[in-house]
Parts: sequence; structure tokens; C-alpha cells
Amino acid sequence: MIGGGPVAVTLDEVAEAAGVSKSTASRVLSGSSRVSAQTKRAVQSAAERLGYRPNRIASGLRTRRSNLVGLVITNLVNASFHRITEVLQQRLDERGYQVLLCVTDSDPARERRYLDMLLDHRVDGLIIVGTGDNTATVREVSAAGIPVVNLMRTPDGAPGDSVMAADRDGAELAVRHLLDLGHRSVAFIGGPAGVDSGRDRYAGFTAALATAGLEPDPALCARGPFTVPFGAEAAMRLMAADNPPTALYSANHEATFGVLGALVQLGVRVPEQLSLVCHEEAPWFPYWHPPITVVDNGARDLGELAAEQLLRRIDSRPDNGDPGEGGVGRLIRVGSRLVVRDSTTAPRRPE
Amino acid sequence: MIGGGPVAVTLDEVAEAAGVSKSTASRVLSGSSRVSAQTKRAVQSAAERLGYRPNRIASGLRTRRSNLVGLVITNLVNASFHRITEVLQQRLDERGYQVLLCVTDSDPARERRYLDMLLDHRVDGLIIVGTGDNTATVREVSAAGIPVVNLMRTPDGAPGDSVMAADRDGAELAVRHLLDLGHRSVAFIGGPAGVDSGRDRYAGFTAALATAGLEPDPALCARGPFTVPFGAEAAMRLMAADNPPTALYSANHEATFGVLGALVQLGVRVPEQLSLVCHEEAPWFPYWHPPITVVDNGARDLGELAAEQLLRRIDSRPDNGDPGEGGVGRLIRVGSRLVVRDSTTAPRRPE
DNA sequence: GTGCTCCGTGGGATCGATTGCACAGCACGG
DNA sequence: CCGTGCTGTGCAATCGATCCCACGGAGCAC
Repeated sequence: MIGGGPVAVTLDEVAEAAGVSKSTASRVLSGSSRVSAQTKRAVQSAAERLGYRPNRIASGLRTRRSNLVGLVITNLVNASFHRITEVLQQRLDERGYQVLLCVTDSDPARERRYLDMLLDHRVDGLIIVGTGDNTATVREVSAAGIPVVNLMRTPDGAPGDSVMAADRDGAELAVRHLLDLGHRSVAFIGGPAGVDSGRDRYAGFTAALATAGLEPDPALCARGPFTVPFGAEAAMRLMAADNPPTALYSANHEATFGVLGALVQLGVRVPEQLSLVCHEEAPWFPYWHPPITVVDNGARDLGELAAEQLLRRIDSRPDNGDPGEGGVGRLIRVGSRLVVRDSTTAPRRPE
Repeated sequence: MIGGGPVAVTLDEVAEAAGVSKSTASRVLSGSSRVSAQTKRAVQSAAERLGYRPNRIASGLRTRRSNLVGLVITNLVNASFHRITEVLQQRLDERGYQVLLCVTDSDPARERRYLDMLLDHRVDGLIIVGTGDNTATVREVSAAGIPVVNLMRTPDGAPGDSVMAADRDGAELAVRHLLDLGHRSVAFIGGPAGVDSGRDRYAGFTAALATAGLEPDPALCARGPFTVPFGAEAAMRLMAADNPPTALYSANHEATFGVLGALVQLGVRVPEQLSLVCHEEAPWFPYWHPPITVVDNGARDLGELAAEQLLRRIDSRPDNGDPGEGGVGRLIRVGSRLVVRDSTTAPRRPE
């Protein structure tokens, strides 16, 4: 047809076709109030016949609910984050909420712009893996009555609830495993102190050492960004020392790639010369040569619980007068678990 | 404060504070029509003072533009897809469009529900990595005047434009590389014939063989799902044969994990006993032992071009009378490139 | 028969922005 | 001095759904 533009069917037209008023049609289709069975049928068949699709924009304007949730995340490449994103999206969708995806690439300026934008879109909730540089803006979002869930990271002064990995416990688990195998010279490659996971994993590392009566050796600790090159460089330096470690705890999977590359380059055999634990699961670790022992931080559960917590807050919002104060920011910790594979073994020459 | 609910500032209030009418305030803030410099300043300062944030829902109702784009994708775990998603999101955001993320997990029922939902949200565009089971619904979307871009896959009868990887060429490139090294017994592990990339990569495989005067040996061809277990099982079977291949083309990175696991388990050394090419880059392939030769299908460009093409269609929509017919579905192919690393070498005993 | 409740339905205001139309004021040319 | 055109502004309709309020009629008790 010529000029047959994209004409959307409105509620009015459905109502007219069914011979009832707009109000009644609305009641039938949103199923709120009681309607006679006959009217119901008439409206439903009219809607179907005309191919009616409700306009969520109009509906959102009136009800002040967008059915949108903002997900502000630093990246998707990291193994945990894309898994978390998938789970989150699915759980939220099951309850009628859609995800507005915002990847910040850890850039505070982008993060800030996204937060403003999400405010403009009147999202019903916000899940954020934050850089920590925009807590003021996040507070604005929260103050606007929008529930906020901090995921993986809870910057100082951040409003809302938090769903966090048990980073400290996980690291302790991993390092104690190495100590139990008999290692005494355990190296640490981990993230910056400015990030929650960096700080907490280091704390777990030292805590485990302490239970064995050891103190961290500064020469065996490398702290820097969670990147492949950093891991490679750190591993190079550690293994080139006069007295190289017999075991290595690597706090992140990206860095671990760098480590593995460096080890191949140096000809260091795992686990014969070096036992290796990575604090983060990745789909290929079970297939590595050798399969890598890891700490699984429960990415699936993190996504699941973050979605659940947000939905809880959204649900309880219309009821009570003051929105967020009811729980004063709940903190949920997701347990970590050690998965022992073949990259860890007893040291060859116990000291 | 008690009872200080989340009161949003409206345009009316800004207008009143600035001493002008709603229309004028709107004109200033959306910068459409000419306004005197003085009024402009007054409105802008009032807006800033009150912390005004435009309500995109209301705006969307009036303008019939949601500034939302639906991204329907089978999963995020696959290396290419999360990279593509990141790039897409960034490019669309730069032009003022936000991404509504929908992960189908290749489930046609979920896909269908998402398409309906996106229609209800009145998205301004749709980018879809489709299952191929809902072309009718996608046509509805397109018929509603919403530009559609098919990504990676273009099911038969799909409306809209397509941005595709050069799967056939890429596979041919990879296999020719193996043939050039002297291999004559080249195995194929690839996807189902029902998926574009499965079909095209197989076509490239046979085409390359043909240039060397060879025909595909059914005993050396495994076709099945793009999964780790399938790759493992296929590799097991292929290498257990009386006359195992000297080279292997693996059409997908997930299957390649399985292959690598199986090879480790069987004690097959790469590349000494088997040369291996994977048709898909993954961040860890350069760090594998040995680093894996791959065909990079240009994920970054795929995202980039899909966003660009969609934006082009969105921009050209209000101008011309009939929405999509102007280009009758443009097909954009993104070039592939071979990255030679250490997993491929000449066969030990050329036949 | 009167008064009451309850049910199903319709009328119409409303959410917050955009935009066509009209009009006031001013400048300028004839 | 008047007509014409341009600029800046305001009025009010509009987008499409939701939902408060009111109303007619049925059923029932006294």
C-alpha cells in the first residue's frame, strides 16, 4: 500500500470497536477492576482483532512507572560481569522490568552522564557497579525515590543496598589452600587499594598468612590494575627474582592471563615449579593446561540477589511513606567457594 | 526531612520561576526555536536553580520517539557478543539512544516476548541477533515503521538491513593457510547448517579445499552446536580415528575450548601433532600455550557498523514518506582477517 | 414503597512535555 | 500614515493511557 504509514492502534479505537468506553477497555486490558464477563470478551477480541499493543510510554506517564531499570556497569568483557548482566536481565524481565544498559568503561564522566540520563528516563531502579567518583550523583538518584543497589563495589557514602562478593573470605580460602599444601613463599598479584575487591582480597591474603604465622613479603606483592599487561609484568618480575615464590595467588582473571602468558614465555611449569590460584572463575579455566584452581565468587548469585533485592525495594516503595529509610542500606554478602583443579600442588622442596 | 517525597520539578515550575510561559521554557531547553538571549538566560538559570530534569516519558509521548533501541541477542558470554554489545551501546549513546538489553538464550519463545515488549515500549530501532524462528514478528516490528538491523545472522525473509561477518571468506582464509603449510588432511568442527555462520563457514572450508583439488572427507567433518562439550566430543572422535587429521579448523571459540581440553586429555601436542585454527578471536588466545592462530571476524566493526546503519535509518525516517522501502534491505559485510600465531605449522610427515 | 448497598460502566481530568497557530510589537518601505 | 514582514512569546490542543468520581439499576431489608 502507498502511504500506509505505521498507524498504531490506540485504546480508544479498541473501545469503540468493542462498543464500550475507554475506561472500561482499560480496565479489561490491565485487569484491575471488576468487569462483566461479556464486556471482557468483547474488549479482548476487539483488541486482538485490531492488533492492539498498549503504549507503555503513555502508560508510564500516567502511572509514573517506566518499568525500566538502569544497569550501570564498568564493562562487559570481564567474565563475571557479562554473566551477572545476563542473570540480572533475566530475573528483572521475569518481573516485568527491562534493563537499560550503560557501560562506563570506568570513566567517571560517562558514569555521571548515564546517571543523569537514567534520571530523565525515570527508571524505577538502579543497579550500579560504580567507579566511586559519583556518589553525590547517585545520592541524587536515591533522593529522587529511586531504589539503588550497589553491586560488587560499595563506595564510601554510597546510598542504597549492596550486594557484594565475599572477597576477603575467598582470598583467605585460596591462600590457606596454598599454605595447607605446604607452601611458605606465596606471592600476591592483585588490584589497587582504591577498589573494594582489591583491598578486601589483599586483606584475605594477609589474614591467611597470619594464621600460619607469616607476614606478607613486600617483594612478593604486586598491586596494580586488573589488566593483562600488569599481570604479565608482575609475574615476570616475581619469577625473575633470586628467590622466586613457589605459589602465586592472582586476584583477577585478566591479570591471570598475563601471568600465564609470562609463565609460558619464561618456561615456568605449572604446578611443578609454581602453584597458581586465580580469584575468579572463567569459562576456559577448566580447559587450560593444566586446569586452573580458582575461587568462584558466585557471579550467578550476585546477579540473582542484586535483582531480587532491587525488586524488593521497588515493591515496597508505594506502600510506606518514606522510600528508602526502612532498611538503611542492607548489605548482602555472596559466599565464595574454592574449586581445586590441577594448577596447585605441594611444593617440590619444602623449606 | 519527614515526608519530603521525591517531587520532580516540571517544566511548568521552571517557566513560572523564570516568569515565562511553558512554551517558551520548552523552546529554550530543547533549543528548537529562536528565543531572546535574555529569556534564554532566565530560563536556564531557573532550570539549574530548581534542578530541573526533563521527563523523557512525557516528551516521548508527545514526540513519538522513545530514544530507546532494542538489542535482542542470543547471549553475552560469547566473546564476540559482549564486545559487540559494548561497542553498540557506546555508539548509540553518543547519538542519544539508549539500549534495552534482551538476552534470548536462543529461545524463540523468549525472543518473541521480547519483540512484543519492545513494540510496547515504542523503541526507535531494533538490532537483532535472531534465532530465525520469529521472522513474522520481526516483520511486524518493521511494518510498524521501526528500522531493523539483523546482526551476524539474517534469517530467510527477515526484514531490514543486515550487518554480517564475512564467514565464508574467513573460513576459506583459515583453511587455505593450513593447506599452504602443506596439510592435506584437514578436519572441520563447526556449527549447525541451520545457522548462517555454520553454513557459511562450512562453505568456505569446502571452497578452500576445492582450490587445492580436495574434497571434504565426511569422516573428518563434525557439525553440531557451538558448545564446549560438542567441541570436546568431536575432537575426541576425530583424533581417535585410525588416520587422524594433521590440521583442524574449529569454527567457534566455545567449541575450541572443548577441543583444547580434549587435546590435553589425549596428550596431543599443538602444533607438532596437530595444527589448529579457530574461527573467532578471544582475549585469551594470544596467551594460550601455544598462542592460537585465529580468524578475527571483526567484532568491533560489526558493532560499529550495525549502530551506524541503524542510526542512518532512524535519521532518514521522518523525511521520506515510506519508511523502509528506500533501500530494500542493505547488506553490509565486515571483512575477516587471519591472525597467525603458533598453533599452526607445517605437518611433520607430509603425505 | 422507601432507603440502602453494591456492581458495572462512562465521563473527564490528569500525567509533562511539544508544537501549530495567533498575536503583539517593531522596523521599514512606499 | 499605513501595509507588510519578521521576531519573540503565549494559549491551548495533543500524545495515549489511568483512575477518581458519579450515576443508573438491581437486589434486599424494613
